[in-house]
Amino acid sequence: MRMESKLINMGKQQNFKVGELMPGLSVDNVIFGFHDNQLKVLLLECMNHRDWMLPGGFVLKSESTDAAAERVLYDRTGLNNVYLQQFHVFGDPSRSRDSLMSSAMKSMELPFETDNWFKQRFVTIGYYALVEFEKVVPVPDSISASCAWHDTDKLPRLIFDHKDIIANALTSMRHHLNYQPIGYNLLPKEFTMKNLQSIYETILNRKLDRSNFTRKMLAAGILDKKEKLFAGGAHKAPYLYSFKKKEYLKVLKDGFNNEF
Amino acid sequence: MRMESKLINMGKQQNFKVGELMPGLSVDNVIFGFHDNQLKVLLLECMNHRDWMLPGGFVLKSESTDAAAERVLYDRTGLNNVYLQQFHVFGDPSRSRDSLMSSAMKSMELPFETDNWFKQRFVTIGYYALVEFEKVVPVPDSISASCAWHDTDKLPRLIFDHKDIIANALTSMRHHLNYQPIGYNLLPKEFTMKNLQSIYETILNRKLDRSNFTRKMLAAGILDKKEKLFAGGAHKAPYLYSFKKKEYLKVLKDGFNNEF
DNA sequence: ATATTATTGGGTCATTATGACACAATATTA
DNA sequence: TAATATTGTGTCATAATGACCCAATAATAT
Repeated sequence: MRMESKLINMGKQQNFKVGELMPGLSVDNVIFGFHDNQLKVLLLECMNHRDWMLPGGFVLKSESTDAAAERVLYDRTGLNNVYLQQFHVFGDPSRSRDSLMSSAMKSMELPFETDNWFKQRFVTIGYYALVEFEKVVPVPDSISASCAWHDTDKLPRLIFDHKDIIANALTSMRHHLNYQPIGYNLLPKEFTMKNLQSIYETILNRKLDRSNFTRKMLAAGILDKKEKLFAGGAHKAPYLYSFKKKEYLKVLKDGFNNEF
Repeated sequence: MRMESKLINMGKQQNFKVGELMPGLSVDNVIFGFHDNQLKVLLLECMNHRDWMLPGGFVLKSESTDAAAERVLYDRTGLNNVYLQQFHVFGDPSRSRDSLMSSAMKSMELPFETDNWFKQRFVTIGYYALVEFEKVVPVPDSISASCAWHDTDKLPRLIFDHKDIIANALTSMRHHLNYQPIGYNLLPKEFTMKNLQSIYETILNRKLDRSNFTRKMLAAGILDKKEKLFAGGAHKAPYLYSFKKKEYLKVLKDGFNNEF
């Protein structure tokens, strides 16, 4: 069988001939969602039911790397048109060194015939996505046991350098916070100020003063205060807010906290 | 001749067998220097003496992408251990679409036998480097007519999407300014406050108030004021400054203008 | 020799932003 | 009905910022 016509089984929508793929190049998505005032990341469970991995895939010779990341995102979440941002390339050959590789292959319990393809050295492009938690229906691929959300601060054991990739995604988001607002892509239409503050606190990894946070967010002029209050929670009912899309996009473009 | 043993002639230190390279993956360096209070970028002149291109190269199967970028930088500048930062992946297949590709091939006047290698679709990783202008001895590679500095605001015609790559590098630097100081890697040991301000103005693309800029830089506590004055210029002689390395690195690590 | 001129070092000052609190209002639970 | 946690809003001292101003100075022009 010629190498180029060999099939790589990567799930329902992902049976590719090797000849159609960019060799040694992959994308890995760090998909963030927000639930219970906690930042979550979507992971795939390996067939050994112990290790987990990031949703990833290969780049078709005919598609852009962005499109490859969008395809992977769609296959795992059913979502299209979400915030998806390339953040770092992981290009160290040691990331797929033999020891890691064979243990990862074991975790994944991949069929023998995919060996040669998977065992090559991969450079992977990290993307992070911000999605609305409620809208996601997690779908495992054919080499995974399950697909589920995990708290970013209570991650399970991960294959390869996927733990580093997630940490790097968080750092990149932290930097992006310096010049753009966030939340539009993570929160439902209506949300409380506490919801928004929790996102910032998770990404910045520190507590913020509630009063000062509210003042600053309102000063940015991107929030619409609803008269409807959030019912059901314990204690005083907070206001609900929504983003003013036009103003949000303007601030995204012109910068949030531009200094100097 | 087997494909894997074919030689790609890319300059004195760059004769690689195709089989030793990551297929379809390259690095391109945007090398910034500072001279005459202007930000400059190092470019290679194509053999047609009209188009220019970024110094770039291929990634060896055995080396990290970072190492590939360092190798390219060393070959063109003779410099090692400089600030080199990956900033974006350019992964759209249309960037190497036929029309662009063949015109670029013409510009470069590449020998026929390299066609098949060069004509494949490339994903390129953009790196930007900050180097000390005076220390650089620009060295063209074997497929270039010359290697020279150009003002970032007066760029010549460039092949492929290299103009976009430079613009993107500047934007990325602008964002990095938000959380780290700059200048240590661009300026000689001793420099004037005006030198430093010019760098910031170029990267931020706007004028800054001289007095306020001085106040802010001094407040950061990373500058050492020399008693020696800069002689030779017209008008009043300014003080010379140098960076306090330890403090500079601390600010680089902890953040310059961290907000919230 | 002296005036001119561009540039530099060092300020002022009003305004805004920030960080650290305070306190009353309120919705659930005890 | 009281206790409690949470929220909306306000205060206030301090820090940072933006927009100026002015005297000192070194080369150049006269």
